[in-house]
Amino acid sequence: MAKVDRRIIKSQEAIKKAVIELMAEKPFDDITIQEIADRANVNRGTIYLHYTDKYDLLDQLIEEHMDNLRKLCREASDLTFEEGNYIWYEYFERHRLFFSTMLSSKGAPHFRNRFLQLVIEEFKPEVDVSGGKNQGLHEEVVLQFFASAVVGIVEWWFKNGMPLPARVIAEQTGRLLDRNLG
Amino acid sequence: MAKVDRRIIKSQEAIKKAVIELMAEKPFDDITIQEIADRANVNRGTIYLHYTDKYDLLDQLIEEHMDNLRKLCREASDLTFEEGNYIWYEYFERHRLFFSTMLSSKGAPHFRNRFLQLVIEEFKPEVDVSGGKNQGLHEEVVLQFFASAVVGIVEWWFKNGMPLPARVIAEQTGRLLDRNLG
DNA sequence: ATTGATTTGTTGAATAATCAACGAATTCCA
DNA sequence: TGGAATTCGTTGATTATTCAACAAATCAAT
Repeated sequence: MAKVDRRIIKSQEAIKKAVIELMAEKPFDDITIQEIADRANVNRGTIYLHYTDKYDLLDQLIEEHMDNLRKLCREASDLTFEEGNYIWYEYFERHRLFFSTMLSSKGAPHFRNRFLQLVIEEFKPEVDVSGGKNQGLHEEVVLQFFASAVVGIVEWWFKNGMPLPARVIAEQTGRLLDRNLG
Repeated sequence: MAKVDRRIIKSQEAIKKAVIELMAEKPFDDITIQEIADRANVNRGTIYLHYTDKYDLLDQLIEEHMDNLRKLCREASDLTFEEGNYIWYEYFERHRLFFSTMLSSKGAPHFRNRFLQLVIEEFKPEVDVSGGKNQGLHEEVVLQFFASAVVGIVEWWFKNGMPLPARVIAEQTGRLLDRNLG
């Protein structure tokens, strides 16, 4: 892809960082564009050069993380669930402020659904109901079942202040998934 | 003073932060402009828009801190040495990376002298050899004596990892100065 | 409901930063 | 010492950001 001007990267990074920080402090609807601009140390107009409004900003922020998680899946497609899980959890840890904010009670309500949808998509190629231990089950049931489980664990992990190391949580959910889908 | 464009502030702040960080890692002479630009996340050319070379950058950085310390003195001109000292030490603490780097053995060799000169200037209005306990002493002797003492304490404080809280060190040097110059 | 204050989204002109490229100076090291 | 590689300092063209100002929309409180 064409190299992006350094100023664009810097502005967008600052704006995204600002909105995440602010969402950790107050409900999204209470945040003004001016506040985001102040926190990001950019002119208010600059935000409109990149996003149509704050909802677009949040959407793009979410989609970017979904994209990154998807890419990690692609790179880890030949790993076990346990190993692949660990790569995801490393990513979660690196962006803990984003994910814990998004999954917190006052976070972005639709984020959880968007996240669930992604997990379902990524699990789909791994699920086989034509044979093996899941023979005879509806694919959608299996997908919804285990994707919900994974999202629920991530939610629990963040809401409880990440009580287990990424390594451990990845290993345990990995074992559960390998046992059921592997 | 006229309001400065936000882009200028941001670039200069990033560049100054970068050079301080790098000076904490390696000798000043080993630092290249490209390294500073990379660390500051600005184009190399941007540095030349603000500084003629890295020595000019270092000079401006030093002079800015000297200016700030001078301003703090003006604002605290009616305080005791002890109170005024505390204000300086708060400033030192806030910019600990700069001062500890500058005063470290491999720091900027001329910074110590520049700093000493500032302290002498700021002490000059406080010294009275026409009467009181310092009657008969040469003004320059008194100035050099106590300014050196103050600089020496600051140097000691940083080289030993700031072993005392700012409040304490300010109180103790304040008592010593009040006793001799007050 | 009406007013007053704040926030929004947009505009155009001015300015700063970026980028790629250059020759010159400096450093490296064989 | 010679030659290669790096760094320097500058250039001109392009692009992004800033700034001040604006009307419209939204909000808050009476």
